[in-house]
Amino acid sequence: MELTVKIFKALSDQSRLRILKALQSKILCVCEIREMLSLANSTVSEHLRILKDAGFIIEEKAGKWVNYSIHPNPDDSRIVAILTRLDFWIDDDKIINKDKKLLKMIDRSILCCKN
Amino acid sequence: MELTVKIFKALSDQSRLRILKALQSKILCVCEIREMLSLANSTVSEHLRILKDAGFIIEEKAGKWVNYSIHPNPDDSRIVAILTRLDFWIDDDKIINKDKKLLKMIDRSILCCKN
DNA sequence: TTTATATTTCGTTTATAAACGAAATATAAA
DNA sequence: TTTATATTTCGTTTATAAACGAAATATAAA
Repeated sequence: MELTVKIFKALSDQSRLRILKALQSKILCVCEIREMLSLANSTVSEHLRILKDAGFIIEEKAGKWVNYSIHPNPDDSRIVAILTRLDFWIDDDKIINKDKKLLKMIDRSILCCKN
Repeated sequence: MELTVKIFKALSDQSRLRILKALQSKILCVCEIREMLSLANSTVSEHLRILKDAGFIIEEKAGKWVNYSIHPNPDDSRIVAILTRLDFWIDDDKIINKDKKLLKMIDRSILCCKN
């Protein structure tokens, strides 16, 4: 029951739904997600932690970046059910479409890194 | 997107999940649900309002009682998906089983009404 | 019409979640 | 080893949700 509540709580925030939909298209680092959501870094980090703790996403260190992506093989069958039909559960509204356009434009190496 | 958040928010509280599971077995009035949850009447009323507003349940006046039940024909396909597979989405843990036992024992005409 | 009971609404308190900036941490590059 | 950048952690403030009791509302019974 606790896990069930945790799963639904993770989904009951607009920013976190936007993150899931964004990760559906591609792997993203924190600064790309921050750019998309226009939130403080620490807030984005917290949202990612909640999605990770619930079992929706995974993180991978990649140099000084941390890449986040949809969990390829979630433990919980309800999470599998949601992630495999993400377009059914979270529809593409104005905000989601705007996010998708933005993500196509931004370049991580320009946005985050000055090398 | 707002509706999506609303649907998941409705599901992200233990008391409300218990109500849904209880209504799966039978129609209940507010005082029966209050007895099950051991919460104040006004709190139960609020939980029921949230579930109703999201589209999960309906209410029907029946004399001085108000009967609540699972929505027989929900507008949103995601709510249909959850309600038709409620045992998949919300598993029967200790609390749920205890609720089920309690609900079999209590009698509305003794519990609520002194006629 | 009056009374009793079930429920909701309202105002308020308490608990939880979202958001932030500053400091800490980790890693790559210099 | 030092410096720069990306990210997380921590402490704190702000916003939202949960919970309550008292009062209001609705209906059946007297």
